[in-house]
Parts: sequence; C-alpha cells; structure tokens
Amino acid sequence: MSIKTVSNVVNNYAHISPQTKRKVLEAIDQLGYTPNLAARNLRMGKSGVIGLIIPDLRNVYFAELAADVMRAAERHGLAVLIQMVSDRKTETAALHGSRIQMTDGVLYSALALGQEDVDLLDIPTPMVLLGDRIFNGPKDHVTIQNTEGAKRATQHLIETGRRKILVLGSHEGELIGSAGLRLEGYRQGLEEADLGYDRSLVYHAGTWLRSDGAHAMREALEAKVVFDAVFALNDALALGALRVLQEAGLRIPSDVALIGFDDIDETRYSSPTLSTIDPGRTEIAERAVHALVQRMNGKIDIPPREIPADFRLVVRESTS
Amino acid sequence: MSIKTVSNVVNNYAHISPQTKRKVLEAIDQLGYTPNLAARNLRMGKSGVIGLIIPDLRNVYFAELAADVMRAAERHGLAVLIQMVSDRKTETAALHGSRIQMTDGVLYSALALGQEDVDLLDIPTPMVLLGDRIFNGPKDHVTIQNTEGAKRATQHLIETGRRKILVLGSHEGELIGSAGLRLEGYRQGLEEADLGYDRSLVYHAGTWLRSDGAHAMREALEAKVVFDAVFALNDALALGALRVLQEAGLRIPSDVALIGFDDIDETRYSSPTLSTIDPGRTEIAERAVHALVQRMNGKIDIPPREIPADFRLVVRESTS
DNA sequence: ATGAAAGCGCTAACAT
DNA sequence: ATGTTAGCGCTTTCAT
Repeated sequence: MSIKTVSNVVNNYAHISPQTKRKVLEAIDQLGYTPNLAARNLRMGKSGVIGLIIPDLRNVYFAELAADVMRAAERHGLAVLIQMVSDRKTETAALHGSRIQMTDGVLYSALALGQEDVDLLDIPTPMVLLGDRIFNGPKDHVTIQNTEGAKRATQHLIETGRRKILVLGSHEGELIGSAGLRLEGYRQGLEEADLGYDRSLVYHAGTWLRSDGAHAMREALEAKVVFDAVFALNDALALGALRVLQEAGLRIPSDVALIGFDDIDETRYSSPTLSTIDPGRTEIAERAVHALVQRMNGKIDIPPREIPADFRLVVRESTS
Repeated sequence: MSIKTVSNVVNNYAHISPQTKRKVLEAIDQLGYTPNLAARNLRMGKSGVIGLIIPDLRNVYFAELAADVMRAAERHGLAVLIQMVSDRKTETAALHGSRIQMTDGVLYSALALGQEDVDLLDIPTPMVLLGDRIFNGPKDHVTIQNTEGAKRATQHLIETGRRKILVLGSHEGELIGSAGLRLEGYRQGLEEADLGYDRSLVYHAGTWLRSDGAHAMREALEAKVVFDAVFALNDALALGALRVLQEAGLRIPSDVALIGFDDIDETRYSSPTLSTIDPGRTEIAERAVHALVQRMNGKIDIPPREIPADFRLVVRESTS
C-alpha cells in the first residue's frame, strides 16, 4: 500500500473504499503513527498557531484576556503562543523578529509603541490590534469603549445622587490611551448632567496598581477634599482606594460610593463588592480572534476596521 | 553564488571569506530574507517551543507561574505554548493529542489527573511535572516544599509566643496534595515544640477561596474555640479569615497572629499586610525549565528526580 | 572556501 | 479508487 494512506486519514478524502480505509486506520493505530506537524506546516505554509503579544501576565487584566483569547482560538482549532513585551525594544523584536513567522497571525496589544509608530505595524503577518494606544492604524483594531464606559460609570454615580465625584488615575495631558479616554468619558458624563468639571477632584496615578490607588486616595483625604463618590479608572486602583477609605472610617456606599473599571474577578470578592464597568473582555477576545481568522483566510479586500466591544455597567454593593 | 549563503548567515560557519560574507549579508538585507522556521524545524527535528499545560490563567497563581516560565524559557531561547486544561478529558488530550508534538518538551501541572494516572504520563515528549498531585512519577518533578514550609510557618507562630494555633483549610483524610502536606508540616511544627495536636483547632475547607476562609473563621468564632494564632493553608483563606477576625473586633496581630501560604501579590496590600510562606514560584519556574532543557538535550541517563524549590518565611504585619 | 545534492515528512497535482 | 512524483526551504554530508 502506498503513502497515500496519509491523504486518507487526514484529508478524509472522498473516494476511498471502506475496506482500504479500515486497513489504513488499523495500521496507523498499530504503528502508533502520528502525522509530523513540522512537515505538514512546511508543506501547507501554516502552523495553526497564533501569537498573542501582551505586556505581562502578572497583570490580571492581561491574564484574563489571554485566557479568553485561548478559549476563542481553541474554537477555531488554533493554539496560542504568548509573547510578553516590556518596552520598545522587546516590542519591536516581537513584531519583526523571526519567531513571529512561526505563527499564522498575531494579536497585539501595544505597550510602549504608540500612534507615531504605526509604520512598525506594517508586517506581512496578519495582525489585529488590541488596547488603547493605536487607533486607525493599518490593521483591524478591537477596542474597549473607554470613553463611553467611563461616561456610563459617571452617569451611574450621578443617578444615585452623587455630585462631587473624585477621579483616581488620570495621566497628565494624555488624550488617547486608557487614562485619557476614560477621563474624557468622565467629563462628558458630568457635562451631560450639567455638573462642572473640577480639576481639584482629579487625582493622578502614573501606574494603575492597587498601591497607586491607595496612595492617591490618601492624598485626597489628607487634602480634605470634599467628595461623595470615587470613580477609579480601573479596578485595581479602586480596590486600593477602598482599603484606605475603610481605614479612614468612611462607609461605602453610604458615605462614599465607589466604582471601578475592568470587572476583574476580584471585584466580586471584595467587601463590599465593587461596582465596575465590564469592558466586554470575552467579547473582545472573540471578535479579535474572529477578525484575525478572517484576515488569515485571505480577506484582504476590506480596509482596516475599528471594532468596538460592547460594555456593561455592573452594579454591586459599592454603589447601591 | 550558491544556496550555501544560509550555512553562512545562520550557522555562522568558520571558514568563509569576509568578502563573501559581506556580500551575502548585503543580499539578505536587501531582499529582506528571513529563514523559514517551518523548514528549519522540519530539518532539525525541533521547534524551539515548549508547552505549558496548566489549569487556568485566570487563577493568579498560574498566571504568575506562566509569566515566570516564559521569562525562564526566554533565557534559553525558547517560546512557550500555553494550553489550559479543565478536566481529565482535556488533560489527557493535551498530553496525547497531536499538538504536543509541535513542542520540544512540556511543563505539566496536573489538575484532574493524579497519582493513579502516572501511566498516562508515559509519552515520548520530554516532560517536567509541577504541582502537588503527582510525586515520584516517571518524570522529573519540581515542587513546593509544602510540608517544610508549613512547618516553618508554624514554628514562626510558636516563636512569637503563640500556643493555640488554629488551622484553616484542611482536607479530610488527604495525605498528598497541598492540603495534606501542609497540614503535616503544621503537625511537625507543633511536635518539635512539644505542643499537642488538637483536632478541635483544625478547620476544614473544601476549596481555598477567600469566601471559604471567611466561612471557616466564622465557624471557629461561633464555636468559641480559644486560639491566639491562625495558620491558613493558603493566602486566599487567610485574607478571608482576616476580614472576619477584624469584623469580630479582634486585633491583629496583638489578639491573634495570622499567617498564610503562597505569597500572592495581594498579601502586600492587605491591612495589616499578611505574613506568609513564599514558595519560590520564580525558582520553581527556573528549575523546571532548566530540568526540561536538560532532558530535551538528551540527558536521559539519570532517573526521574524530585526537585524541591527553596521556600522563605515572609514576616509582615500580621505576625509582628 | 565554496558548490552540489540528498532528504526531513508531508500534500496535491497528475497519472493510471 | 489508488499510486507516483514533485517540491515546501532548510541543513548537512560529500566533493571540489
């Protein structure tokens, strides 16, 4: 019998006698044969692997995103090769290094590269952008609705009767990027309710860790700023702030309402549980993988798209 | 000029005239040539990729482990293909499916499979085991020193003058597995200090979430058990217990000392900050990758090893 | 110091 | 319905 057995088993080709098929399957089984993926990949020109370039798995947001991406990829029969990057150098290397060509496509959440680096994105590997740093680039982009989500969070606080809403986590002068966009949403929320934007209520935080939230909150308390609600630009900041507010003897939500952004798992377990904006992480992963698969399958006739994910206000104990 | 250019650039072969070399490099640069990894992999019989089979990235412990593994792998020039598993079926598939053969080796932290399934581990792909479910299997195993770490935690509490140490999170009748091993360490710690083992101080918790710690702690308080310290078998349990102790008006550490296990990031941010055992996660990743690389390089003359990671007592506010 | 050629294991076009 | 054969792009002997 010829090497055509392979065409049989794998291709599940149409015209083969059941008899032959059985014999082949038997032989395969008996010999413990497995098709060599490297050879197949070489021949087919694809690997069944997509890359995921992200900052750091130790950041819960990205860990959860990665998990969602893997689930979505699984449904398309794709494996995921994660590559962590930490600065311009590693990021450029991830995009232009040789390893990228062992993937059929790549999902890329920019960290250090930004709008001014779009030229670096011009690589032959199909790519879908994630995150808030590069918009209207040369590739499809699936994104959180930062501004709209933040606006919704702000509106929610206003709807529950709050008027003096502290913001935690701004980035000085940033326009795009999560901080800039979310702060803009906050401003729009205030504006629609005819509330003024008060700069003394805006607290800066360069990074967005729990400790930064605690620090910023402490600053605000020490400055004796008057406020009845806190909008932390992400959940980690909110959780840090929560601790400090409680230590200061403030009751949540009766004295101060608190809302975050991201809907990380921990928001369900804090006490009180934390209201937040669910940015649609799972959906982002699904849409991104879907768009990537389309591009991988040669859909290059349509221009790059901006694909927004649906967000959702999640009301928990900290605001109700 | 011949195809021997490749041997030049990549192999960095010895005897080539600088002139030819330069010409080749120029051509490579000009044509934007990149060696085809699939072809190289086929020819070389290896891919430069290792697999990491773990339960779920949404679990902080595994996300941090994955990050550490990726860093360690990077140092060996290896990429990491993560595969999440959730039950016997997916776990068996990960081990015996075809995808595993696109990796040169695999790191495997068992979830559903256990000691009785060691036969399933008998695959040709080099493998290193992680976790506390399979010991003395057919493969190298890098592991937390559960018993020794728990003993150290117990000793620490005793050293600070505590005598009645409550334990949270035991698993009825379990001998191996994190719960059984850590409880054993607790017993050894007591024994060495000539303190008796008091079953009424041992509280069960099937899962190890924050809410379980809170629940068990409440039980103990309601039972009016007398204790001056709590050893929670992991940090999440400890954080849950912490909240309940504080709600009950107990001061930590003056009334009750509290220690956990795992050194998750959050232990640095709770108030008070939580003493714990750092199980050496980073080191586990490094040793595991190192052992795997050895096996991948054909070191098969030595029998499977049990490789313990160094642990470390981390004293924070909750015990000092 | 460089070139020629075989072959890794597979798929697909073509022939029978 | 099944067999033959030509590469995919690389590395590696062997020859020059």
